[in-house]
Amino acid sequence: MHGMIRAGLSVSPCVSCGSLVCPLREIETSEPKQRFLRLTRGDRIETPENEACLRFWIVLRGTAATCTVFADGRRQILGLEGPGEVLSCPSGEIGAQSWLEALEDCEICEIDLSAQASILRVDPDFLRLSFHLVHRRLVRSQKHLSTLGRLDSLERVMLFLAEMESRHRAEEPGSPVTRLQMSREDIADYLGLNAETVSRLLTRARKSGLVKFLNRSEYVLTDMEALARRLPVELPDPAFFRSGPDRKEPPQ
Amino acid sequence: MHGMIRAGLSVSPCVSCGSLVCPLREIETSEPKQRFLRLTRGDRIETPENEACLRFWIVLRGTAATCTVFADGRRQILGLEGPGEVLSCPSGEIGAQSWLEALEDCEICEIDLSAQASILRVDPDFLRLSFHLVHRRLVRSQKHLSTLGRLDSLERVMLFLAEMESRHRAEEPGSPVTRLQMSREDIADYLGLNAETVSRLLTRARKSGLVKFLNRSEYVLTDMEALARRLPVELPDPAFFRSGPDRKEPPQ
DNA sequence: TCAGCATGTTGACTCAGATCAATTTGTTAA
DNA sequence: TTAACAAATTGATCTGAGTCAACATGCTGA
Repeated sequence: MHGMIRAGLSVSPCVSCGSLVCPLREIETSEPKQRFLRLTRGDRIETPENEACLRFWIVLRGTAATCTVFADGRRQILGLEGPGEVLSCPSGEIGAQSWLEALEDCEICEIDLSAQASILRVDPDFLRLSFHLVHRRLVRSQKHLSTLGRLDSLERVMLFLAEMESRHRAEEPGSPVTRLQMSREDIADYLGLNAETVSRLLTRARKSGLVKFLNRSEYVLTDMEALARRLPVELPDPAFFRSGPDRKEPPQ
Repeated sequence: MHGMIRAGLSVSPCVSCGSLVCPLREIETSEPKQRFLRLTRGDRIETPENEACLRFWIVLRGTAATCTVFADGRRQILGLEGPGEVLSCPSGEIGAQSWLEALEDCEICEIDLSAQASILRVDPDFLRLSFHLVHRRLVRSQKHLSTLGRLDSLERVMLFLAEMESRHRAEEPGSPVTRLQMSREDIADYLGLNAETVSRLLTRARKSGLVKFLNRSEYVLTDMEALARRLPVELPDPAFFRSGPDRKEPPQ
């Protein structure tokens, strides 16, 4: 119920898109039904339920999240969507019970391929790409699911910091400082905790010497080995967040 | 590390498979590389990491689960896989960190389509089916993720009972009694709780009159309205678990 | 520069769910 | 039929995370 979507036209094409996006771009050149959206914190992208559509959204800049709420208002962030992430409305990501929401100012490219539906229905490249995109999301969803099911709150927060650092390294391998462009409440809704707990645990992680905070939103992980030793899972690989094709080939 | 997979040959074809399975069956008739596995509680199906393969497993009878464990042994069940469920090894379901495990005696059909790889890579029907299968799993995974993130233990257990009842109704619309063919520990690992808590909450649900237990594993939900009123989410629709094609068409 | 507000931090307290231990129930095999 | 074992239940206790409230910090706009 926050804001409406504000669409702004951008001159430049998706410069920040990785190779994953290219196939989509190529496909829709025949009739470029593409627009650029500029969202500010709280803005949402929603689509009516069951609307059979062929729309894709690509995050170009900023951090967004796929969200759901329960009837009583409890919110859960299903996944964090950074630059390069491709979402499709029939992926279950964006629909009646879930939507894409900007956690900070975001730039998003919307591509509507409905006009090409009949061609795409039988285009193997497009179908393989679609499979690949949903598959990626399934793997991530399952990872996060086990995090919520079995890690305690400190572990969740430490893993989160490692994950964000890993994302950041994937995007800007140079700079050592990771910036958290989201509120404590957003972090809490992602990790299945509440904002006060997140705050307390960030303090705890800082005091134990694992993180150095430059200010409320910028940090450096000082001791990755120690962090890894405290977690029962492997730390996320930056390659996991890069938008290029995976090392593993999609199956077909 | 439980048991090994015991393969037994069955004479009958997949009689219990729904329409979802048919495309797969049709495809591999040219060279039927299919075998039937009989698993007993604890048996696993695992595949080596990164093995590019085109194998599918279809649950014919019994309840299985996709599982992961952390380094310290904590187990999380990612999803329950009942009759009609189709799993593919590159779906992230079955791989190095996760596997399929029988929670009770199961019958599973394994189909290897590697020989047809070159054809299937460009076959739109097959690709659409693959997309459809992974998409279904993504939607479920996200539902369960929000359950683990935001529902308290009583809500989780009640939703679980409703879910199992719904699955049961999808399979055998006649009989009113639902059977839980899995241990309290399995339920706990699915819901991110522990076995004692599950037991206590089942008792609580029974005492509050929402469930009637005939014995430890069979129950009837006596008051669906009351149950629905206590949960902040919609109760699962039996159609969701039927293995036939969804009402929503897959997007391509 | 400061007032006003949102966001974040910290403390005190509570309670849900985990842990550990003791029984009970049910199942399998002798 | 009973012995032996696994699974489930129940109880006592502890603790991690939520709640509520006070306070600090930082940002925005007058």
